[in-house]
Amino acid sequence: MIEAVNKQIKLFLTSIEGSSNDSTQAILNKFTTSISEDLKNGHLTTNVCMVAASILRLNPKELAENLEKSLKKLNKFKKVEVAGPGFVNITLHREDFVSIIKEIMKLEEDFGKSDIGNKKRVQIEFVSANPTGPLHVGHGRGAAYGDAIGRILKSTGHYVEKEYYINDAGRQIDILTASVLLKIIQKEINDFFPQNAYKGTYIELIGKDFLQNNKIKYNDIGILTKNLASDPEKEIDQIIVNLKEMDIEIWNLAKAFSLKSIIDSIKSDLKEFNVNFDNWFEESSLGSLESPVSEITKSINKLKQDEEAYEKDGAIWLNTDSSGDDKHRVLIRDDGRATYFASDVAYHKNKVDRGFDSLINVWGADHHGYIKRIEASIEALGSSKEILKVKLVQFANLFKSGKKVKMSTRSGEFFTLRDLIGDIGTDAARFYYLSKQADQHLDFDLDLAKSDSKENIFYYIQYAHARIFSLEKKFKETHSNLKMNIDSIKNNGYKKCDVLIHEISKYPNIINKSSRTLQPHIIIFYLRDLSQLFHSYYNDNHVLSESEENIQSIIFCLSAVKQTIANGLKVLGITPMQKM
RNA sequence: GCGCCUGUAGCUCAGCUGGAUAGAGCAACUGCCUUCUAAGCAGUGGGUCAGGAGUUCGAAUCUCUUCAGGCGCGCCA
Repeated sequence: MIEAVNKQIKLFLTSIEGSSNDSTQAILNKFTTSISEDLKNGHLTTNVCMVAASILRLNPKELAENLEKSLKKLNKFKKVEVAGPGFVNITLHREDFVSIIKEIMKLEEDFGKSDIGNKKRVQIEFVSANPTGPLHVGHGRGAAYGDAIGRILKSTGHYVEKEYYINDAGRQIDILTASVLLKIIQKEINDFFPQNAYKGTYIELIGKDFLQNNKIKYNDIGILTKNLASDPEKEIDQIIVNLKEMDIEIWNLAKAFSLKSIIDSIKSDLKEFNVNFDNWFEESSLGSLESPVSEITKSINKLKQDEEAYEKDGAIWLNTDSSGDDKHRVLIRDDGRATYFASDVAYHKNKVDRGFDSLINVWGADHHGYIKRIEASIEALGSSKEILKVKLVQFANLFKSGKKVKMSTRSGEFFTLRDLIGDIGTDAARFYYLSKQADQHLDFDLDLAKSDSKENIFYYIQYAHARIFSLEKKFKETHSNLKMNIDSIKNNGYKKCDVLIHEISKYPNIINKSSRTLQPHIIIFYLRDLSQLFHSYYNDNHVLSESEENIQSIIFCLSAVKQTIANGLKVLGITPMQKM
C-alpha cells in the first residue's frame, strides 16, 4: 500500500507548478511515507508536503490539500485527510489493514527480512581482544553489538562475514609466555614476579596444564634475575631475553601452549555467548619484516614506492594528511621493529583486497584517536576511506547491590564475560548490552537483570512471548473442534486488536532502520512497546471466552504478535522463551 | 591546549537525516487476582529538553557560544 501511495506522490510532485527535476529528486530523497506512529493519525502518513514546501518555498497545507484530492481519486483508501502542519493521513480499508496478519502467518520467521542490502558484501571485525587473558565484560559489549549488527545486516539482504583479529604476534605474547614460565618457577626464584607481567589465576592454571606434558629444568636459574633494570618496561624485556637464552625450546613450547590455551578459552566463551565468527585472522599470518614477501613488508614497500611513507630520524613514517590526523605515524621504529600500527595497515589492506564493499570495525571508544591513521593508510594504499566504518563501543559499568563492580587490574582479577554469563545467562546479558546505543556509557545493573519486576524489560518482553505461547496451547485444548484456516477468518473478527495489528505492521521498517543506522537498540525499544500493548490487551480481554466467530481471528493476530517478538529477539541473537 | 562523545522527569533511559500535545520504566500515591502465567494491567502527580544566541512557517533535533562530565592525544598494544 505504501508503494501505491508513493507512486501517486511521484505523479503529484511532477505536477506541481515551478518544480524541476532537481527539486523533485531532492524531495523524493527526503520524504517518508510510513505506518503512522499512532492510530489516531490513520494507518499511513506522509510528510511529503512539508518536505516539498520547504524545498519549493510553498505553503505546506495547500500542497497537502491538493495531494489529498489526488489520492482520493485513486479510490483505494477508506479515508484521506490533511492534519497538523501538513501531514497527509490515510486510513486503509479493513481488508488492507488486516492483511498483515496473513502475511506474517505466511512468512513466519522471514517476516521483517528484506533485500535492501542488495547483497552488498560487508565484513565486520569485532572483539579482537588480545589473547593475553580471558574476555572481560567490556569485550562482552563489543561481542554482543558486533554479532547483533551482523545478524541484522544479514536479515536485510547483506552478505556478512564476521571476523576476529588475533594479535598473536609481538611483545605482549612474549610477556604472556614469560608470565606463565615465571609462575611455574616462582618458588625457585624467591617469589620474584615482575610488575609488568600478567597476573591472575589463569596464568597459574596455564602453567599447571603446561607441566602435564612438559618438564622445565633451568641450569643456572640465578642468571634470570641478575642485574635487572628498575624500569618495569625494561625489566620485563630483559627477563624475556633471559628466558629465551636459558632454554629456547621450552620458551617456544610454552609460548605456543599459552597462546593456544587462551585462544581456546576465548573461543569457548564466545560460543557460549552465542557469538560465532566466520574467520579467525591471525596477525602472525601477515608475516614479518624479515621476509621480503610477507604482507607486512609488501604493504610498507608499496607505501614507500608511492611516497606515502618516508624515512626520518631513522624510522619509517606514514603520511596521514589525507585523513586530517594530527601527525604522521611511525610504521617501523628506529631499531627496525615494526609497530602495531604497521600490522594494522597490512591487515586493513588485506581486508580491502578481499573485495568487500564495506568494512565495519567495532572498537572500544578509547581507540577513537586511532581511526584517522587507519583511514589515512587505506587512502595511501589506493582505496577510499569511505569503505571503512568504525563503530565505537563505550565502556560498560557493572553494578551489583547498587555498587559499581570494580575492575581491578592490579591483582589481575576481574569480572569476566564468563562470570557475567554464569550470573545472569547469555540471553539476558546480550539483551542488556544491546539495550542502549553502543557509543554511550552503559550502566549494567546485575540485580535488575535478575529481578522479576516490570523494570526488567528482558523478562517483560519474554513474558509477552511466553503468555501467547501458553494461550495458543490452551486454545488448542479448549477449541479442538475448530479448524484453523487463515483464509477463512473474518476481517472484522479482530476484536479490539487494531492497536496490535498496527504495531506489528511497523516491524519491517524498524528492522530496516536498525540496519541502516547499525543500531540494535531500537529493536529492543520497539519490542518493549509491542509487549506493553499486548500485556494491556491480555488484561482487558479474556481471549479464550471469545465467541467462536471471533476467536480464530484473535488467535491469529496474537500468533502474529508472538512471531514478531520472536523474530525481533532472534535477530538480536536472543532465544525467545516459551514458558517462564 | 587540541580532538571525539555526553548533558531530556527525583533515578535509568527513548526521541536527534527539523514536523502533530516532549515519551517509557522505576520511585511516590490510588485501584485491579473465585476465569487464559499479577514476572501483569489501569490511573494520578512530576519537564526553563544544561544556560544563552542564531537559522526556520516550525528546533530536544541544525549552527555558534558558555558551563558541566567522560574518553583520547607514544617510535605502547
